[in-house]
Amino acid sequence: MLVRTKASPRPVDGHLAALAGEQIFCSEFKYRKGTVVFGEGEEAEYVYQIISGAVRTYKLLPDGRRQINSFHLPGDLFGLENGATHRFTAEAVVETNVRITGRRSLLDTMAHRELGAKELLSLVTRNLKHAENHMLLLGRKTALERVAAFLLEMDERLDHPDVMTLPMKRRDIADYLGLTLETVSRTFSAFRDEKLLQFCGVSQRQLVLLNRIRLAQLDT
Amino acid sequence: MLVRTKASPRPVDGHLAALAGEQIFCSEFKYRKGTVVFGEGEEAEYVYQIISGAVRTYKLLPDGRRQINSFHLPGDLFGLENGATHRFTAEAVVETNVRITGRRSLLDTMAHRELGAKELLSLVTRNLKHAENHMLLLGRKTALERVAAFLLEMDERLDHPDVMTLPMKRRDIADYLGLTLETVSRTFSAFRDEKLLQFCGVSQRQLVLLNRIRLAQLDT
DNA sequence: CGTCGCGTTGACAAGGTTCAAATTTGGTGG
DNA sequence: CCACCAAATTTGAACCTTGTCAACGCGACG
Repeated sequence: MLVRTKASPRPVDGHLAALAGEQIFCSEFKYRKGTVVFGEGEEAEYVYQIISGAVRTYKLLPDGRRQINSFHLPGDLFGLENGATHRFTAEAVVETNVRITGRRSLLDTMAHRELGAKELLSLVTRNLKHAENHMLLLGRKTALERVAAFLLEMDERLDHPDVMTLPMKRRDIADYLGLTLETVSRTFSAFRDEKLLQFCGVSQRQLVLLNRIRLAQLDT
Repeated sequence: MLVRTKASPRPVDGHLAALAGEQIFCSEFKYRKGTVVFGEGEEAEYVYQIISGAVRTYKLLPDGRRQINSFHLPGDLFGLENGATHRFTAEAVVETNVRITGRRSLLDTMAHRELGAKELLSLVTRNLKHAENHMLLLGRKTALERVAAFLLEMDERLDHPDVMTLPMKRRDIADYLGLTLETVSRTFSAFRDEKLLQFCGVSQRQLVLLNRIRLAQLDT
């Protein structure tokens, strides 16, 4: 499960520059829907924080199979690497605004502040925690459980909105959950038929969770 | 894919105490086969480095389904948490000797040395990298590809021995790869029939890789 | 010698994928 | 604003990989 980021009191959730005591230069940038922020293997020069929109980070197999590691929503940081290159690709799911700062300037600034080092570590650890939970999902959960978990994760990260607007399409969800888009669609339909959720408006990307408790039970 | 640790020149691979400049007190401890090093949810007081043996770290679902995040072999560090508690359970796969140091003493010492912070970060990042690769395996690879990847991972981490001795049983491998033990066993047999490997001695835990190249192709 | 843990193998079931087609949605240009 | 087309989503049916259940083999050990 991912950690909520909106309106969180923890320091690491704040403005990127705040991490290093407002000493870093941050520029802003806009990515159009579907464009690549950085590619796997590219040099890791910058660190990113999402202002608005959504980003998917993923790995590809040679034959095109794709595994999405995570979706990044407003407030989330991503792209920080320890080595020189990115280990995965990042793409904008929808039009996305990000704050950018040089990796070097961030790390250098960190090195002079004990507090910063701790926060930086906690940042990476958060990604690790998500990865561990996701391995459990991918390795051991059924399609039903995966989709229920996904809905609850998004619900939490979007702060339990009345109407949840998913930025990503079925294919993205499938590649995140280790399923096919057909299975995801069918499971959504099954949940709708069981009155666990309902679609809102004309788009299938807007939905209302009608029974979070039951969904949580389904997740196991 | 995990990073080899034996005889590596990188500073982070060395003795645990070296990380903080030999200033920490390290004690040693032995765990018998199958015993718990620490449990999920327990307070994270210590950091561990394996001297000999092997440790599995895993998460459980309420109904008993298990996902092994990783196997730790000699030289590997594990158990470092950012929060106060462990996010998973660690158990000795075989009789295992570990070096132990207090988490606090490690982190405190780190805080005074810029170098240490960087190495610590790289340590966590290494786990993250493994997790990312494992998500790709769990989410998108076939049973054949998973087992091939497992064999190659173990081969590399054990430094390409002529005869590979697996410390873990089939059930552990299955829970690591998101398969059942029967599927693992069948795939091993299939590889043996195709002369990609052969079993050694009476135990099925000792084997020889006969065609690493072909295995790498199977992994995709 | 019997039991127990571990591994292998077979037969069958099932969850999920694949392939195909229908339906809906969103964007674009007239 | 509406028509039209491409993309996204849903739905159906057949198929297949993997899981499930069960039997068996083998060595270790009391």
